[in-house]
Amino acid sequence: MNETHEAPEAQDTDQAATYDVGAVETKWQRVWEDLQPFRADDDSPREKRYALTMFPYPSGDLHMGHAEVFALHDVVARYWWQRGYEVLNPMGFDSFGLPAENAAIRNDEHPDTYTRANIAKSIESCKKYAASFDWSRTFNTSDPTYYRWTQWLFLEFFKRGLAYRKNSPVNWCPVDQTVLANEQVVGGVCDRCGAEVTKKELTQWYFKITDYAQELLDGLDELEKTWPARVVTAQRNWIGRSEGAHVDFTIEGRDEPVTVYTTRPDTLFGATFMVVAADAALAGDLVTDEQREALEDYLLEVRKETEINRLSTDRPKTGVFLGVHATNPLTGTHIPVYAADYVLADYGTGAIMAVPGQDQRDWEFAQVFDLPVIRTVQPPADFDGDAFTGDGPAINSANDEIDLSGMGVAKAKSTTIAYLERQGLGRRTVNFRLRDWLLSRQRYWGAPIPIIHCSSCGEVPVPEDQLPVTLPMLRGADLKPKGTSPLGGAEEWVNVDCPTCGGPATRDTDTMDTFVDSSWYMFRYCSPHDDTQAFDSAKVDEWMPSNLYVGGVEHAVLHLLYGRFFTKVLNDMGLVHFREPWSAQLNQGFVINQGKKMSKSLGNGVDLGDQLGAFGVDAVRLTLVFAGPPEDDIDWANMSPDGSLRFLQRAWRLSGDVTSTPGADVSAGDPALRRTTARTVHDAGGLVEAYRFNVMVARVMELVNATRKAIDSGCGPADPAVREAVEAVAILLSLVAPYVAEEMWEKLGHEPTVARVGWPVVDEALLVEDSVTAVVQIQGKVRARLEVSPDITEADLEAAALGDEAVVRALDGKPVRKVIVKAPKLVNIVVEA
RNA sequence: GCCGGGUUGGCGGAAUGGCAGACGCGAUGGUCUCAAACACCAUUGUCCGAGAGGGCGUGUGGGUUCGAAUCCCACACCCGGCACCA
Repeated sequence: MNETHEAPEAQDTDQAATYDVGAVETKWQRVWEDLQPFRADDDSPREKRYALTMFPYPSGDLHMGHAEVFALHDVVARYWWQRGYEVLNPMGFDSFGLPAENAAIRNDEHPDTYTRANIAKSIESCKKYAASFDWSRTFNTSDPTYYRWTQWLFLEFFKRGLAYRKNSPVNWCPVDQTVLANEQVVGGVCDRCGAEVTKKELTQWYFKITDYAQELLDGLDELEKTWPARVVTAQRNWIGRSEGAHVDFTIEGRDEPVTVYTTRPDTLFGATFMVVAADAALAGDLVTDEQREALEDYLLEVRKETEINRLSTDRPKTGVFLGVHATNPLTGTHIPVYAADYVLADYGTGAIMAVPGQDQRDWEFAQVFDLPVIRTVQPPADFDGDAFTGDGPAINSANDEIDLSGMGVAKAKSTTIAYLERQGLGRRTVNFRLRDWLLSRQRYWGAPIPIIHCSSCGEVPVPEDQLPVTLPMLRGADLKPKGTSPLGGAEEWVNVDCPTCGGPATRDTDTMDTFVDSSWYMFRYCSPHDDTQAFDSAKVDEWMPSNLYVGGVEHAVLHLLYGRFFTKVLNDMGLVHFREPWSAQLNQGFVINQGKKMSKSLGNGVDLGDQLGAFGVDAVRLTLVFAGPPEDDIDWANMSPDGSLRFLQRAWRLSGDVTSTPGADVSAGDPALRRTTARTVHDAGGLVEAYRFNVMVARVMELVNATRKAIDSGCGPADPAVREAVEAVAILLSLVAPYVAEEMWEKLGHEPTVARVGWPVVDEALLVEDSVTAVVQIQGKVRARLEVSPDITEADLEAAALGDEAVVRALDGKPVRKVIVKAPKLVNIVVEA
């Protein structure tokens, strides 16, 4: 039974014949290796398309998640090839990162050993999985030929003032022993290892992504049309634009005013105290000598709090009086200045005007410290809360020069800002939640930061002709995290001559966040082997922006924001000629099992290799594509890969039944089957373009069913319409199930590869039905169906409907009030109720 | 709290103003077989009915419309993002 492909005559009559999945996979993998059907040609005259999928971290072999994303992505890439585009569909590896480093410590080896082994395994699995990647363009970010250019880009950013060092409290992961970017702290814990993140004062490198905050936000308006809503929303929330004002407060005994940021300048009359972030330098500047000790005690308390506790909003308010007073610029009142941890040092100016009447947090603080509350917005009569944050008429808001009384919040805001600007006391301001991107990491397996620190010259860039700064050879225990970078231990590597003055100097010992590596990899694929530049701008112009980016939604505010930022900088540098790298995006869901995320601790993991062994590559791919809309999660427990395999066997069996010869004239073939084929091919294209792959598969299943019926009880296997239908099935299936499609194509008497034969040509005339079913409704309920000509007139259709026996019976003599006719599909008869 | 997405048979899902449940899974009955597997055929939202046929039905309640799963309003629940961000 398993050798059917070697005895075709025997099975042609056997309805239960099956093909040997394993043998077919081995056979075609070899053929494709020879043919290389998916090499992207830079010089092709065809229109170009760039299908990109997020490159994986090589943590081991491929798993179910990769299987899903590659299957979905491949439908589009293969579809584009069939439609005649030149398709760039590259794959590489994001190979710097912690797991390799941890494995190296465990196994007393170099991280590269682990990395290379996993990459080799993954490539082999991708090939078996029949993903249509162009392997001639592959690269790894941990290769010096790649990270040389990562370093070059860092230096370009540095030269433009977009990479800088500052001392600041940073997120510290006590387990991974490294700092983390804001984006990598989720709910107060490290998004990699789950440890509670603490704060640490360190001098670190940052990218000035905040310079691009407004543009990163504005760009989303256009991307919204082609990107998933959840990603656009997540980025908008993350950038967090707010509009308000800076207001200057004079401080007793100090020349410099303190500027606060507020979104509610209309409430300035109600500002009864001021709060400065306890950990901001400003707090230390303002505090009086009498209060200095109290502030320092308070700071110690604050630093003990974990990030998780600090984020909790129901925590009682704490703070300490700084011993100084500020002057409310509108009321002239002297208001006390406090330090508290509910004000953040790195948002706004690190200082706020507190308006307890209109802000719940300020209200709570005022209760604890017994501070006065002045309402400046009249709450509704039935209001029984604390602070009133809603809209309403201004009260208690007038002095000799300005009177807001009765104004709504919006009017009161603009009036106050105008006044402050006239008086030089403040100005309209836009503020962002987005912080600069902290890129230093105190770990080994990353791209070294190409800076040399010289006591007389400062931060000196490594000269371009000395790039790459390669990693010193460290292994095993040398890599153990000890709170400072392992690179610091390689003394010969660290100590160098200053490139500027020649004096003794040291290399920067931190490495870059691996998200730097992945922020520009999409450009590198356009000229992956160019050793003279990061990428060839002319080739990038040919291929980019990428037409589709498929990947996980977990990167909504990390990689996807960083990559957009890099593109904008590269555009400002004149290296690329667009400002968004990814025109369209598709996020696949997760593959889960029994309602839960797969995990080792739950023991509910599904091994991809086991599934491929049991059902074959095609059936697993088909199952993942057919499961539902691509962005939905797939619960593998609800799936039936054996059902998918049954369908593929059924489809394959058709190819053995066809008896007409290749190239037979189809024009005289069975018209009904020809119409079904034409309609299916026509609709399938639109469905793929709308990412509705599951429905596309359903339509192919219907075509297979119709063809089976035609062979067994219709026009018979010799009708050329049957050949036309089965050839269409093979081509459509080549997007999802490449092995069986190839096998069918061969059985139909053609040369490989079906993957590049082109989309089936549809005779437009066949898309016009010769009769349609018109539905007759009475009061919106279906009472009869009529077979009518598609070009029937409305009058004829109405007459036919009203004359129909079933309709007459259902009307039961009731008077007809109105008849709605939508020829040729529908008639709705409205009768007296 | 603010922002976004969702809720359709036993299950995954189709239908985006016009036949609710395409396609598939599962289930039940049958054909083939010594038997099973495979394959094939039939049935499969629910209620009433022998049947023909009919009633009800897309989270809940209202509305718009000749006609609503689809559009509008309110509510409930689920998922995701942001959150002591002033």
